Amino acid sequence: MEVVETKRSVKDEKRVECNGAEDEGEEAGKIGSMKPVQENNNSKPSSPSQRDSSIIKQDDKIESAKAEMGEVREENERLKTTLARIVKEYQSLQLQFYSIVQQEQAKKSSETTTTSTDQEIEESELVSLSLGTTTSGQKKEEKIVGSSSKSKEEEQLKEGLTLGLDCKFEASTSGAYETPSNPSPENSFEEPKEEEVGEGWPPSKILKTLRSGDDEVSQQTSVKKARVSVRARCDTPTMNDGCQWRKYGQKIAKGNPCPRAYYRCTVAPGCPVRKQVQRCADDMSILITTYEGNHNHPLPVSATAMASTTAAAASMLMSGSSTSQQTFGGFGTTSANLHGLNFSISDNSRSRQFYLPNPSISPSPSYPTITLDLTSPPTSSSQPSQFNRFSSSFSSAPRYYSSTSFNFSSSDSSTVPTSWGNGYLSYGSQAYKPNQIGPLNLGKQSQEQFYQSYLQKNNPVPPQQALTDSIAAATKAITSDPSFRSALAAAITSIVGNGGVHGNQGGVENVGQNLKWVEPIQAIPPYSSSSNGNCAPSYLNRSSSSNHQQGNLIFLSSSLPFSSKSASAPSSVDNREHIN
DNA sequence: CGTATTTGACCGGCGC
DNA sequence: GCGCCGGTCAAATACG
Repeated sequence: MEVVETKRSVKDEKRVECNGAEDEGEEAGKIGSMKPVQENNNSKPSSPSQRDSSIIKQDDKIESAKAEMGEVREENERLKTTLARIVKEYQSLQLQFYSIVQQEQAKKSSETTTTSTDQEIEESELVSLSLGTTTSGQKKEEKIVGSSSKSKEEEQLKEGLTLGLDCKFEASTSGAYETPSNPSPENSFEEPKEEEVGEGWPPSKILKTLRSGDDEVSQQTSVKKARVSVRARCDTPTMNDGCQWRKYGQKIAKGNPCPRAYYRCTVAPGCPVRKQVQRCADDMSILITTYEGNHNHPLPVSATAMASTTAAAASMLMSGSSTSQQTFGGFGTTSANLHGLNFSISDNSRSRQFYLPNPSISPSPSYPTITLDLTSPPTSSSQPSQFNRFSSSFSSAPRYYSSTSFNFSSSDSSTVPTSWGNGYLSYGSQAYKPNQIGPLNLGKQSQEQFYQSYLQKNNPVPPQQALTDSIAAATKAITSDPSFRSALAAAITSIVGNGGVHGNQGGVENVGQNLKWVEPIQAIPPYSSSSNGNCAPSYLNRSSSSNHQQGNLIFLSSSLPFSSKSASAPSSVDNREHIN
């Protein structure tokens, strides 16, 4: 019943979009409608009496279409240019980061009494530690060196290097979902955070629990799994995120007339991942999907994007909130705008206060939660094309729920959207929040070696303030972390697709379907969601391969054969054939 | 008949 | 201690 309504509404929206509505996200419709125009022009015979007028009209249409295409191309070129600039900035910042890290490391090695073994471990984990990541297999080792890490943290604190450098995230949270070494799914997600809290910057709630100064036991009991809440406009009962879910419960939450559905991942028998799906009470078109846990199994390609995004967001959450504790006096909140994808990180004790407009979906206060707002800003753009919408979503001020959002830089949070949005990733800008991205890093040894060797040759950059470190850390994370790339790609793609979500359901699907990814195609069979009437944000299906893609953001510059056709519930994954 | 969904019961955490 | 509430379980039901 709901599905039927949903489909109808989708079609209605799509029809409106294709008719040239000014809403964002109609680019797909426009582009999709361009071809027919041209084709019609070529093949459609006209009666002699109407030929002239019709030809003129068609010429006009063609001209307008060409003009739009030109605009699109220009936009595309701009995107390319900006992307290139971003990459350059990444690299330069990476170098800075490694310079600083190396100096820090040298300082630590001279000041601490760690054993050579520990030093080796930390050396190998340097980047991971710095960026708040670690592999599951490394966690135990980190525990071993925990004492030294704490002492280092203290030093960093004194030095003001509050980077959340010791936040730890296992690789699986960054998209490497194969965690054979850690069969315990619960632990796979909880442990790193517990460690992180214990060794890193505890959230404010943890601080409360530390009254008597304490130990990891109390911390572990007080910290629960992070959650990632995804807000997206979706008329369907659930979002098709590529995973298989089985509904195991439904509740009417207080304060929201819409029932909250509980799903469990059924891709693997023991997968601990669960999600809650609930419609926003304020805006029924917004579907709030809250993910909890970490997949302990390989994910289908179609699911890696969302998983990576949520894992990245969770990583951001943990590092951001924890870092903020130290840096900004306990603001356990972080928000960032990833090109219009709003990341709102909330400390568990504050989550209800600012970032979730609907408290009924708000998770337990014990759960730190990050919200990925995939709903486009309501009045973000008046530009007609989806390309413009795409870019405008970068520059438009996103909707922030956090009024006291933590900002890693010295700038006020209010500046974040602008700085962050302008030119996509303004890493040099003060508003960049690298610490949120840092944890996404998986730590590529090869890259580390490269940078370390590079730094051995070039070590000119002195340690700077936390911001610099953070930027560098984030840069490293971004460039070295495939999952982040995937997540970023997913996020960006989501923006493209979100236009469709916002105003064009068919568009979102097709937008993503037609994006050409320059990444290897995984031979993972598609998973069809068990949920009916899934909203299928294309980015979820498209931004796959979190583990081994390089530069999959190339899609930005790829041809964008948006098509408004084929709106008939396309499979979320069967479009991988279009890749390349 | 097997699987997925529904839905009331149950449990634990939390606030009063 | 009690009640509220969120989350989960599991029997009943629906569906293919």
